Amino acid sequence: MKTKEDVVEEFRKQSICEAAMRVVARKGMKDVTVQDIADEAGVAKGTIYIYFDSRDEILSRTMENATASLVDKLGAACRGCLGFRETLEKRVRTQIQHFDDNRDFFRLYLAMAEPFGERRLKQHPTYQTYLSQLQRLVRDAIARGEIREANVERLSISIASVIRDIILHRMIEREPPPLDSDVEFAVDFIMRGIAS
Amino acid sequence: MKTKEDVVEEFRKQSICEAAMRVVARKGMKDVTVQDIADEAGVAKGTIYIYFDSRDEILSRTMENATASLVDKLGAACRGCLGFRETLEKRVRTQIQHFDDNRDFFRLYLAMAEPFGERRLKQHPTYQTYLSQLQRLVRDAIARGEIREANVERLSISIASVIRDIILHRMIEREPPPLDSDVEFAVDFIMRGIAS
Amino acid sequence: MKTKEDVVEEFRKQSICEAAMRVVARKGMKDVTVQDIADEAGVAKGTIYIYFDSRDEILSRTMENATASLVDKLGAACRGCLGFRETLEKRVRTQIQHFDDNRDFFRLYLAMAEPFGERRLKQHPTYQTYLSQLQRLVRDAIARGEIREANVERLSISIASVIRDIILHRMIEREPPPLDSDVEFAVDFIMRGIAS
Amino acid sequence: MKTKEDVVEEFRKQSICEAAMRVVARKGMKDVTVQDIADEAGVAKGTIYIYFDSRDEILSRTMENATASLVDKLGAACRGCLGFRETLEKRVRTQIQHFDDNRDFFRLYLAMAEPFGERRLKQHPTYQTYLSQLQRLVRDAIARGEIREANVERLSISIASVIRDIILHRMIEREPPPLDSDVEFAVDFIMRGIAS
DNA sequence: TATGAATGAGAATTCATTCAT
DNA sequence: GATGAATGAATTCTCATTCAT
Repeated sequence: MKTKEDVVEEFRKQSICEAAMRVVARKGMKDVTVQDIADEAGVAKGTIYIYFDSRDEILSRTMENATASLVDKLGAACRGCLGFRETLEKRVRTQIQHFDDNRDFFRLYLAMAEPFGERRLKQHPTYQTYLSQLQRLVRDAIARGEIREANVERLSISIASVIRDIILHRMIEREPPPLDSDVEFAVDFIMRGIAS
Repeated sequence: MKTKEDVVEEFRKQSICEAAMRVVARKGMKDVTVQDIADEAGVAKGTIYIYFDSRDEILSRTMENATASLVDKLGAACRGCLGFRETLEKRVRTQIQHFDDNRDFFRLYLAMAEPFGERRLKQHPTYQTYLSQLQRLVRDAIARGEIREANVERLSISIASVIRDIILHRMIEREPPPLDSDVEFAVDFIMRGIAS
Repeated sequence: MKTKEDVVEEFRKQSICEAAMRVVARKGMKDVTVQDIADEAGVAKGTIYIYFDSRDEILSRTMENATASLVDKLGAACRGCLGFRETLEKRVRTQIQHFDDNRDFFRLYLAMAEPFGERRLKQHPTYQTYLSQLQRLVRDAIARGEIREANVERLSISIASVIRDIILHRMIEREPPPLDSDVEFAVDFIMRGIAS
Repeated sequence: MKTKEDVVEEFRKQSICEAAMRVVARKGMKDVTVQDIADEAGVAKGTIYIYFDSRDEILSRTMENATASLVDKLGAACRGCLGFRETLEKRVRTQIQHFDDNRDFFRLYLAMAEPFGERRLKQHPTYQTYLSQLQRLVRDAIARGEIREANVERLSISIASVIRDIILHRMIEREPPPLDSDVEFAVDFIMRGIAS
């Protein structure tokens, strides 16, 4: 059972992670100092070390929190969707929207993706959760005959990569195309490929 | 005309970049120090600064060299290819092979992609070259009716992202599938999407 | 109102400046490293940077402190003096005494004077204060007819230079003449020149 | 007897010193690198070390040359002067003129004057020569009754300091007063002091 | 002799982490 | 628990000096 102390501790950790996210978004992961995070969180630097063992642990935990929230949102969004295409469209839209709304987090998300960094997204537990979710959808869709038979992992990776890079380019573009347009493009690309 | 000095200088720069690549591969871009590079290259730290103005310039130049060599290889590989599909297949195969052979470079390639890092692949001149090459192919293929009409940039981004992430996963996997299998998968995914 | 923190901070800065002064006295301004100052102050190098932004700021601040204290002392010494000659004598005596007592500071004072160095005494705010003080005295004395009419700035410069160089030679001499003797000489030289 | 080699060596040293003077004038003494001097002299860095043992030796030798030339000029200028006042005026004029014409050298001269630097003007042989010259003049003038009895060294120091600081201020001023005006001021100050 | 590439000790500065209050 | 001053290892970059050619 959770004691009051546990709750307080959890709350503190959460605050610090939220602060970390805002700072990472502003300065990029490698330029964030522990002092930056402490300032943003409104606590002393020493306090940080009561709740986390190291700078790395803060960032890692921050990622987890952030990704988990996206994963939840995606799960919720697709409850009630019928076919794979509908589900996919919902997910793509939700994910693009999420990042359009949280550019901060996207910088973190990408920083995480630094694939051979100490903390690699690809091997990061919450990225795994994201990928598992997708793999389950793919597997089911194959079973239902909506998707052709192929390596489930490769399919999921590919789907994820297309969505991610389209979002990335939206971020870079000064005036990205309307949401609908990119959602449609992504779903089309994923479903039908490029062949005419 | 190149004097002997120019040749020597070029050779030195090349050696240092090669050393840099190996070290980046080992430690990740952000953790590489100038001393690491010097040690790997077997020269003194000061020597590095004879040939490069700053740590950043070394890394930047290293990227350029590495990417340029891949772009050349891809260009050469597709000379004589007839349709888009054949070209794509050739490119995918060449690219996967290249990274299977140069795991070091792949880490660098990915480090470059750190999208909001100081040196962003997306904005890096040689990445642009890579993308332009792809865009030209796509545009021509659309003109020939081999690819359906769609935003050329989005198409290219998506194609590139699929290839990249498949390679990335090959790198992570202890025993990646045979080359042919991934080439076939990628080409299929890109051409036909996932629909059955 | 000053909080306790402000007081502590001020005290630390003062300690570091005092350490800096001793080290400059020993090694000369250009050869002083931040490490030297830290060692002399008995703190870690990093600590220095809590209180000062850069090596230059330490040295600059050290100068200011030191010169300001001399300027104050000179101002105080001459309160109540009647004619210019009396004032001059008081100032010369006070200044020579001050440097006889603070040989450390004299080296700093001279290092400051390095005229084309990054921090030039001639342009340094506290040197300007010193010179202004002198100029005011000269101007008043001219108005009272105690000093002949002449360019006030040139007069002040010349007076200052004579005092300074006599002190400088006292510093170099193993056994300088008694204080009174040099005071008398300087005042005489300034008032009557060398003519018989 | 001087062999041809000696002459060549002397010539090389001279060239390097002249280059050094120009560079010191431009960048200030502490910012001059051996490479700067080599570039200015049009020789390789290594060549410098054939003729000088260290950076310090170059600078020291440069000072000596430069000061010696001033001392010679002053000696020559006063040949044939009759009284002390005439001699003094000639010297002051010559010295101001010399520095007006050689601002480069003045920066060097001042850099030398850094009194407790490794190479102190005050103890530097050629500065001693300059001072001795002045002391001889003063002593003779006292003997002839043109100057009042006083410590010869102190008198010389004071005279030198006044001349030096007036020149220094000319250097700093954007539009210094006409030569004659400063010559007259300096001679008057030295001869009669400031009293009315 | 002349060269200039190579060296490496050392400089200023930053920042994760510790610990006395 | 909370604080933030203190620490010092680590980093980038400079430059006097050496030495093989």
